[in-house]
Amino acid sequence: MVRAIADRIVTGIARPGDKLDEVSLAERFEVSRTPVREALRQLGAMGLVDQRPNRGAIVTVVSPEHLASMFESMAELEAICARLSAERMTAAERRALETHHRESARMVRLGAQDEYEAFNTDFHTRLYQGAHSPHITEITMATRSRLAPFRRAQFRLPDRVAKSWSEHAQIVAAIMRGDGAAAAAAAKAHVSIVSEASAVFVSAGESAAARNALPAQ
Amino acid sequence: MVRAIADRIVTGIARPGDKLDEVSLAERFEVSRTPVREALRQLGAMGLVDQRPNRGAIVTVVSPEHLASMFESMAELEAICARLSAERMTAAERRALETHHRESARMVRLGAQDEYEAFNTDFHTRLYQGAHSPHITEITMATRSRLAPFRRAQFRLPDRVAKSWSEHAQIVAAIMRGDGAAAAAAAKAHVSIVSEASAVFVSAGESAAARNALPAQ
DNA sequence: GCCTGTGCAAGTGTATGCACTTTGCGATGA
DNA sequence: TCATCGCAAAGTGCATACACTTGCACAGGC
Repeated sequence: MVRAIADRIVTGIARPGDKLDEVSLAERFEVSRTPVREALRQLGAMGLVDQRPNRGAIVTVVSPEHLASMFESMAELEAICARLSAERMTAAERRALETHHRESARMVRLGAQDEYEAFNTDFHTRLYQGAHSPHITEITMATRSRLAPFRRAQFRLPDRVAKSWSEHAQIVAAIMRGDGAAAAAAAKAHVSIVSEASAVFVSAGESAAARNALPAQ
Repeated sequence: MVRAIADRIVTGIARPGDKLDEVSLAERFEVSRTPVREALRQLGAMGLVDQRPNRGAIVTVVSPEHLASMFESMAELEAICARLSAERMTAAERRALETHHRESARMVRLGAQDEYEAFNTDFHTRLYQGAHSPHITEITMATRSRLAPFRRAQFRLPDRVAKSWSEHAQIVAAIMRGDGAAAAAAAKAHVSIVSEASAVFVSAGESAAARNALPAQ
């Protein structure tokens, strides 16, 4: 239930600013309002939706400043994960990371954006888990979820896939030689670039939200 | 409602492992089960309580490994906040931080643990907000909340208050001269010490939880 | 013509009832 | 004596009903 609504937000079906009507959602998922309400409360605690007392919930609309702050957090968190991964990953994890990264090169050559996106998500998840610190993994993945709606279109930018892959390569290289500082720097730079690539689409997303605010929907 | 239950957890009235019975809580706060359920869902999303399907909620009982991970995250997050504070705090914020820190010296001389604890919380909050990055502030404060139950008794250790103050002094000094790296290092060391100071009480807390598991409560 | 007050509608907040899952205890069998 | 099955009680999951808040529209007065 939570997953279902969260997916609609994270995948962009429900856009920032959209009203999340309890009865509509209840009808759509063919349950009563109660589970919907509880799901919305959870999503509210996660920060994905914004609850206004007696006025319902909307998909969290973040200001450009807050979005920048989330990307900044993401860069810092990824840097920590990369550093800890370089220091703590087991030999098996390092091998798996490198193999996985090599395999994704095929996606780059083919220009397969969607497939590469899945590889990309998996790559970063390995980084988070390689830190061997459950709570850091947790807050990093939570932040990623909140950023997901704003990051989707980044691979549409020309050459973004190829550049992303080469940035990954730097991170992998640093981890393989156990250089935590280099891994952290590479990861931070990587996310910062994603931030800039995504910022291009923010204004587009905002005007869409503005459209939704019009009477005609 | 959420605040009320969270307070019982954060202040240690409800201890890790305690069952959070919906009907009991509903009677205690003189409301029906529905708002209690929703509050528990939110607390579950925050990580303060652990929800088991069809088996109710308990105050999250963290393994020593997970606790260590949370303290580690805290150290990293505080380091980030300290670094950003050193780089970004306004002149007014710096002045206020220094003044506040000086005033707390009185608490140290008097050995007033409880008052110092309030000052301490305020001090760290200033650090988080000085980073001028709403999301970093948010996740840092969330992590602090989750650690609160395990950190309460740290100031009972001999000289901990005085040492804490001098550690704060180092952080303040680094921030005043805009030295981000030094501020980060000092903050990280400070939290690491808190981690060790608190670890002493973890076993005590665990045996208390074990007692609660006994039929006699 | 504009502003203000009242009424209505939409939708949230809470209470309560019922069904279902789980767990503990007891009984029966090997 | 121990294990397994069954039953009962406790408690959660969901549905529904009702009260209350809020926003908007329309009408009346200034």
